[in-house]
Amino acid sequence: MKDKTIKDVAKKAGVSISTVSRVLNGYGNVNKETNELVRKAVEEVGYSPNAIARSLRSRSTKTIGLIVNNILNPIYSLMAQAIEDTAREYGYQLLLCNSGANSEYEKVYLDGLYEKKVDGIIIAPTGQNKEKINSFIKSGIPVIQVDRVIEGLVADAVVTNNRSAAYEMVSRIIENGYKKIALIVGVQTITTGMERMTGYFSALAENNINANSEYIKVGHFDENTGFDAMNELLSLPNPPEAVFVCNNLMAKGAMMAVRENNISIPSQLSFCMFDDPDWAAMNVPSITAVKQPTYEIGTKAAKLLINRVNNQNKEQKPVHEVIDSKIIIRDSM
Amino acid sequence: MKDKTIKDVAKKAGVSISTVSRVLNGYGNVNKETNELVRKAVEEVGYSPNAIARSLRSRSTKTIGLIVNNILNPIYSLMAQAIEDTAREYGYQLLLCNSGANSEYEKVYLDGLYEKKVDGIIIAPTGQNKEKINSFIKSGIPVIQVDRVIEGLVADAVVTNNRSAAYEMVSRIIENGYKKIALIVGVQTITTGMERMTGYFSALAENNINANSEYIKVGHFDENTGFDAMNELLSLPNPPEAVFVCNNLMAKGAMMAVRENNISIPSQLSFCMFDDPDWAAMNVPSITAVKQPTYEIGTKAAKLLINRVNNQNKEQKPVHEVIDSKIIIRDSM
DNA sequence: CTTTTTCATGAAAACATTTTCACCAGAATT
DNA sequence: AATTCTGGTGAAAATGTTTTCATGAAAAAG
Repeated sequence: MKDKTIKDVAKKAGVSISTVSRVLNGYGNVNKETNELVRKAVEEVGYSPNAIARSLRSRSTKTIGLIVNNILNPIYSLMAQAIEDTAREYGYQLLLCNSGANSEYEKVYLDGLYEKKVDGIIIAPTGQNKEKINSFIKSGIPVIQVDRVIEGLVADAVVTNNRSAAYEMVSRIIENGYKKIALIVGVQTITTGMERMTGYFSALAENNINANSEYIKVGHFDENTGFDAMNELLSLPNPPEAVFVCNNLMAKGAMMAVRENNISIPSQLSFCMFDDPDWAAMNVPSITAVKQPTYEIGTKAAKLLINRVNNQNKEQKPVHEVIDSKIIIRDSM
Repeated sequence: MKDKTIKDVAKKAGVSISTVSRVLNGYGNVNKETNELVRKAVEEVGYSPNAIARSLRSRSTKTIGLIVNNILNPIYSLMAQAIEDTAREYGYQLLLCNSGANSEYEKVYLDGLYEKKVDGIIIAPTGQNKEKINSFIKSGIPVIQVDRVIEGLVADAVVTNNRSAAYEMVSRIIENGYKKIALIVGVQTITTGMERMTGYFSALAENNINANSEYIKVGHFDENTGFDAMNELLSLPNPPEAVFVCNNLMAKGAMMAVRENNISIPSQLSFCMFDDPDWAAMNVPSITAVKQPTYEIGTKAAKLLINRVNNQNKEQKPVHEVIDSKIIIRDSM
């Protein structure tokens, strides 16, 4: 069952392989009748091109690598869908990598993608491998960072307005009359964690509210952190009246803790969150949330990448695109 | 910035490229000192192998294709994660394709994967491309079907016990004293839809309950169908007392409809579902659900595939693995 | 009528590997 | 002492394309 090659087609059509290649790629000049002949031969012989061979010679794989933390996080699965949709539109395929926010895995994946000669990479970077990523870019493989921005990484970025969205959200909480506002947020080494926290502080400062360090919980952007942090907050002698949880995984854990403590929302605690997963709208009460333009971020990132791939405009300075989140007011505030 | 090749390494080490290749692949016999020399040269020259060239010659890409309906459906994202995890473990990478349950897209993806010379394919098949898939298998590309089984597709399969799980679930509903039990289910052309419905009927029959065709809603496995179906059920002159919704997307839509109609669960309506997404446990009341062993299905499928790839045991008849779902009793029943 | 373009094609190089084959030296076996 | 084997190596073939270069014929331009 050996695959038919361009050679078999050439023999069948009685022409050279160069001519077949020309027909297949719409290259150069080729006689109308010869064209017909070749196309018929392709059909008869049941030819399917070998993308590997093509890639080797043409130095283009029509493949892009995507490295995300966790495909289970709806933020990333939606982003993956967006990227896949646009990739397909432009004839690219997607190599999916789940780094688990682990920089060692990330490194392995990066090397793998490099060896596979992907045309470009979209990554939610951990920040630990920036020299490697920079060297990729220098060597001609464009890279787009999504979700967050790493200092010193000379790659395009597509992110949301973390700081101002958080600022806006916390301002709304304050408008509603709350002063004792807690924050549950992720690591401060990545921009999402840092900027969302900065937004929180700005809003407090703007309204002359002193930040209470007991109300600020910093950990990982995951369910456990959210659960533990909320439990700690609720067991404070002077617990907060409102809480802003800075991503959907943390919020899920936090909500569990709220439930276990039989705290009623919003009467006993006002609850807001970053991200807008399915359950936020379905929860009783429905939860006020900062909805990221995740699909748009993915689309934008993919288009940016493909542009870089095609134009080889390596000279151009990296651009940082910011797409605004939207605050969805619901019943939890 | 041209990539370094095996040739550069050979020159640096003062040996032939065959020797370098041997060292890199742990092939054949090579002198201890030469080995050292080559390794040092690899390091010094900053060599990174070109997987494309390697694949062309060795006829193995260490890549597997995954075609799912919708990466947003937590069933598929979890499965993707499982597959990716095991793939990585065995040194394979994952080419992700979102068919959108559209057989035309599926076809395009299949052709794409074939051209890219993936070592194998895992697919939640639409059923419209079975000749093509069969021809892949015949030509030596192993294929594993997940989630569902297509009649006449000679590929291994990994699925859950749809029929008996549904049977069990509906039996429980009946045990709780309900007789007027509705079913919201997807298309009957794929096994998930068919088997879950069959389970429902068996349970009714077993308990001498006549099936009421008004209570049976068949549509697509999506949110809209769930929403519409539930609205129709609730507006019946003689509405059901219980409903079994056959996947998570439909259930989400159905739950929306329940909410809009101000129906109280479980006092006015007993609500059970297939699949166990985040929101099922968080819902108030929490929802009784059939939890599929999704991660295990993915792992199993990946291992099965990799086995096929390595052993080239094309002779072996396809196996159908069934992994049992678990019913999680919660408050909605 | 010559010279230059343009069209149409084929031969062969190039892409970066793996793998087969051949070779030789030295060790082991007869 | 002749032979077989074995460890170590390099040359070259092979993988299936794209692309460059060369060539000849026909058409256009002078």
